[in-house]
Amino acid sequence: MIKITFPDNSVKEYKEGINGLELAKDISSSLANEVVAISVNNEIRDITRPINNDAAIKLHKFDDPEGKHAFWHSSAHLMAEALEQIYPGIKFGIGPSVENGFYYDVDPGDGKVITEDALPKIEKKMYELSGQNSKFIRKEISKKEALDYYKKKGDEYKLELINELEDGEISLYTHGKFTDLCRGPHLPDTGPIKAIKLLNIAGAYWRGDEKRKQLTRIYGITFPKKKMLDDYLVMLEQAKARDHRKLGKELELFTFSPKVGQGLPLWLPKGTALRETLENFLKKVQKEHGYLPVITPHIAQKELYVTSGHYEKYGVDSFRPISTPAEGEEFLLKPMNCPHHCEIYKRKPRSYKDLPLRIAEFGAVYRYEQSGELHGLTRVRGFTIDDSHIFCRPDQVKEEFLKVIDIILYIFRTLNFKDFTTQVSLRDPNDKDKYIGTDENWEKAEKAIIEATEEKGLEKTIELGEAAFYGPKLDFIVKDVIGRKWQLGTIQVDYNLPDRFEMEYIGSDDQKHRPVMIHRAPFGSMERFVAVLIEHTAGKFPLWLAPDQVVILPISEKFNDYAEKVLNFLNNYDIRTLIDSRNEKIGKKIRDNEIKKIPYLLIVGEKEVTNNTVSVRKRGEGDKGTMKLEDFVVSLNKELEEHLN
RNA sequence: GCCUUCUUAGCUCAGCCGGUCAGAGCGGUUGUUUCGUAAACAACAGGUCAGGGGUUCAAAUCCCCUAGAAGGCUCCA
Repeated sequence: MIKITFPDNSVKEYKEGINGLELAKDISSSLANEVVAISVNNEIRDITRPINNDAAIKLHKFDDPEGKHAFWHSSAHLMAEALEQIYPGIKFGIGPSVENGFYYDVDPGDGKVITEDALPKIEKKMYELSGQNSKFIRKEISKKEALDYYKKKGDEYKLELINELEDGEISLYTHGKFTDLCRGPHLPDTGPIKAIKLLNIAGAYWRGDEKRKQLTRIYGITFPKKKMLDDYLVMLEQAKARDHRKLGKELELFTFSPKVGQGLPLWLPKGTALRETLENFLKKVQKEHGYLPVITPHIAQKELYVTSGHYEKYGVDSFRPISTPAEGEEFLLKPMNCPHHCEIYKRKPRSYKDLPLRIAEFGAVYRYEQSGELHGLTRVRGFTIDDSHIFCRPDQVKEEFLKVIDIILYIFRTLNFKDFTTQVSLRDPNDKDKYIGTDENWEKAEKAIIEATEEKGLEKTIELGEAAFYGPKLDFIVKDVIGRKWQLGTIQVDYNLPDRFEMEYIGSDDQKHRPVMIHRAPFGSMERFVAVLIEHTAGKFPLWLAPDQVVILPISEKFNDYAEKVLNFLNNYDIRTLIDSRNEKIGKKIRDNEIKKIPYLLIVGEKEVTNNTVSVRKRGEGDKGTMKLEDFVVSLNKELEEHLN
């Protein structure tokens, strides 16, 4: 007999060799129907694998991440089986489960391609095969056996994978006619895979290396119930409706023109209004925190970036230099603002009493991003960083860092951004050549960041190798509607540029010292932030940000004069207001302006003219009744002030 | 940059296998209507079917190139 410990710490004795499925049956038959995987002493396994020793276990259903992993991983094998039947001789790379479903990287063979048209056929085959309820059978084999198997099959990808594995930890899983190198775990059989959707097909480099062969990656998702798939697909549709690229066009916020160039956004009047409101908000916050605004040009001598190290490290990712006609001097479109700001620091000797010096600029920068990487406003070639550089004494680093965290958290709170994660990006200790600066400086900077985040109690992940080339950073990261992660706010500690620019200050000891720089951008870039804000709000911007805050709707053209009066009144209070004076019925005007997501609609007709009132309609809430114009302004102003709490 | 797909009127899209296929709705303009909380009615205007080249008696439709877009991969200051 062995002792099994359950998650609630209860212990029960079972016969040696019992498996997860039998344990589930012992608890309830409904659980047995739903259980898909088991953790045995924190190792996730097949529910059909016997347990031979005392163990702590946890049963997983489709609802939890481990269950989904087993379910989708099994689905990847099912897809592979279907592919092998449709495309004999196809070779397989890796086929893992991912956050939403699974994929398999395959090589259909020379000259053969799998296109999107094939997906329904593969899907159909998968349904057919899942219906056969083929059992997943695990077999542990030696490395030699594994190599022999795949040599015979002629799959060089699997051979490469096996060569990196240790003998004794290799297992194969077979179901139906398909066998795959796999650690598991898997479902007992393919039966539970009831709803299948292959989502898209894309190229993916083998092992993520762009120098190696590009395989075909097929993404799919499966569920135990048809209803769950339907719900998921509906959710995907709804997500698409908040896509900032779609809303940006519909709400006339921004556009792109092939004639201007890829990744170079054109801000339309309404988008500009939104962006300027955000900029003014941050300017006010920064003023309160002792930042000094500066303005610097869009280009600089190439030499400046050689000094800063940008050119050496990232010259290939920049636009090529532009040169003067007569002298042939080379200038670079600025990829970052920091070198300019360093020169501002250096224009005169600084005293320790002058520090910290915080200079800020909404600085436009230009970077040559690969064409395939451009994405709406979130990844562009020309954008504006809400940049600032804080020059401080080493003893001030932590305090300044903490103050910046406070600003970012204040901004996120004000804009109702709750769903973000933070990431501490450190240097990859095994690839130091990627970075500039001394080990000592890096260690100091990394220590300062980690301490600051701990002091603020930020939940964080630590990523090695993600640091900027000049220093480690703390990033605030959000996801867009299609699940892509974007870095918004960022704070970076930098001991290196001060060295490169030979910056100094005179300390209280009358000696020269080197300042430390903190780079920071709460929004990250105006473009990306606005994109995320559009998706976050689905275009229903809070009143203070809405490009058009109020639209007046006269019942008929007879009341246009009164509407004009109301407009002038609201304009006196700096409320962004328009009149919809089209010759349309009131229902039509309401509909059109609701679609434009205008926060407040004011309906004016006979009654309102007589009583000097407006009939108020709030976005998404409908008719709020009639009120005096003055009272409406008071309530608007109250709402406008509330965002700053 | 790489793989796959896509590009038809300002917007959203129809147009199967090459032969009245240049269409619809919204939007726009004009006219009628002057209207009470999510779509009044009518007429009209708008496209070299992304651009270029080719195949063919005939190309929006097939092929090639270029540009742009989408989903991935790689990259990311």
